Amino acid sequence: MTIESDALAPTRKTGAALVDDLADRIRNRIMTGEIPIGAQLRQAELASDFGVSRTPVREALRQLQTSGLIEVLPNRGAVVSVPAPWDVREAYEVRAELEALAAARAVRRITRDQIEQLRVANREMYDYSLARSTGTAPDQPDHRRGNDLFHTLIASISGNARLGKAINDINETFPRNVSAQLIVNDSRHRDENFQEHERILQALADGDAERAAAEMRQHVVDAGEQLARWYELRSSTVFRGE
Amino acid sequence: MTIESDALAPTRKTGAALVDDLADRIRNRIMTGEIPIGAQLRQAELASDFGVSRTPVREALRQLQTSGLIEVLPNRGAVVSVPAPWDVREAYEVRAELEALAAARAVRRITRDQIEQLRVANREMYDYSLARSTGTAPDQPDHRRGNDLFHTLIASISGNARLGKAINDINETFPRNVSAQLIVNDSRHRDENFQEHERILQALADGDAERAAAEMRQHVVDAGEQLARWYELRSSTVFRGE
DNA sequence: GGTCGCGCGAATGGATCCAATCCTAATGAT
DNA sequence: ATCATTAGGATTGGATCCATTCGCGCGACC
Repeated sequence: MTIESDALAPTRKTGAALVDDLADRIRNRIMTGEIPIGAQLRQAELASDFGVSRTPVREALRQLQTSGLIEVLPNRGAVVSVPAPWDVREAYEVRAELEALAAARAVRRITRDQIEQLRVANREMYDYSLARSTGTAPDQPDHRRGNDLFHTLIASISGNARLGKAINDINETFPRNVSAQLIVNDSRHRDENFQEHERILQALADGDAERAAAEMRQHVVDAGEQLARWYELRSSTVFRGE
Repeated sequence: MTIESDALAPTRKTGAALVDDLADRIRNRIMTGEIPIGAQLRQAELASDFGVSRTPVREALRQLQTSGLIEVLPNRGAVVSVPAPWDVREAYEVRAELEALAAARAVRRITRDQIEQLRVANREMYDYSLARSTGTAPDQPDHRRGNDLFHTLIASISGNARLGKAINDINETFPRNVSAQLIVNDSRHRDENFQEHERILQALADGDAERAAAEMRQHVVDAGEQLARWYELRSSTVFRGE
């Protein structure tokens, strides 16, 4: 009778696996905007949400703290970090260099199929963003990752795991829903994003490492500038609103 | 009577400050080789060493785990990671790109005084390594950091805090005493290291960002190759020894 | 009426507790 | 003698406990 239920409830995760899982889930909540920037994170609430005690939750929060996604104030709990515009610019300058390296390395390893795959993904993302902006498509969380996928794929094709990790470490600092909304809401950003991706793909297809790196670097710097501007705007309106 | 002792024993660190401090101390033990590669880390032992309970120690260990310096095996404790040669090469390729960026950026911000300071530091480090190798100087832990100081200073002069953090994240993955010993023990590495530093400084002094970046990139890749070779050699001798 | 102070509730954070797991070594069977 | 088995000790890891601290509101005093 209840024997099969063991398969559905496999041995509970413990140790590092559990803590990493908790950190992932909390990070996702922040990345999707479910927990907004500046919001408080209560240990007891998270613990009961995930059905564990506060101990592993605290360890997960520490991980998010060292990555910079949240800030832990002494005896006053954790809040989701509010990125400063200058920090966004600095971070994206570093990310630009890393992704440029990834693109340059990917030139020697990428296959025709992968390029085609990226082209399709890029166009699908564009169409979806367009549909979203005109309100003809619902918000599908899976598709919000389209933009990330493009960059993640190139990083993984580069064949350097450390490189992917370094890029990821930087990305995990900034909630993703903000960048995604920029593409949906602003037609110029959307078009630029699409075309910059196309240019990167063309350079990859041409086997031109130099150009692929340059295009990627420019693309990431541009995206960072847009993001920094958004945070600038946000801070000024928030202060006015109070 | 015992009132003054309060000043000597100020309010005990708590929270993030305590955990970060513990992580620093454990990391130092590994970096200096006091805890060698592959050794086990016992929570109870560390806790009693530092006069705290196992709870904050575990949080510190998790931080070191996410940085990759240690590996935590389920229910079997933590061991200091043994870097794989290919991982060293990958990591140093990324580090090379980041430090190249730092050098390029530093060109526009570095002062004559800072260049002179780096020149002196570089020469002092060379003299010290030479004296160490001939046995005429004792092992002074403070001076072992000379090499790091060179790179850390340039990263900080670059003015991009994120960049410094990214470089640091990679460096914290590999015990430092190994790299230091390479310079002390092998005269060719020592000379190359000194001269590559000189070339970087010359490019900085000339205000040539392009060349500074190229020299730095080459220097870091070279150092990574030496380190990777050392780990290759080590793994083969260790297996033979068993 | 405003401000300072006291106290209570809530939340954090280190210490402790206990179940589960792993390692080791001693015992027993082949 | 070798190998499988199994108790016992040691260690990890989540849950719980309790001291400390923060925040907020009520009340007293100026």
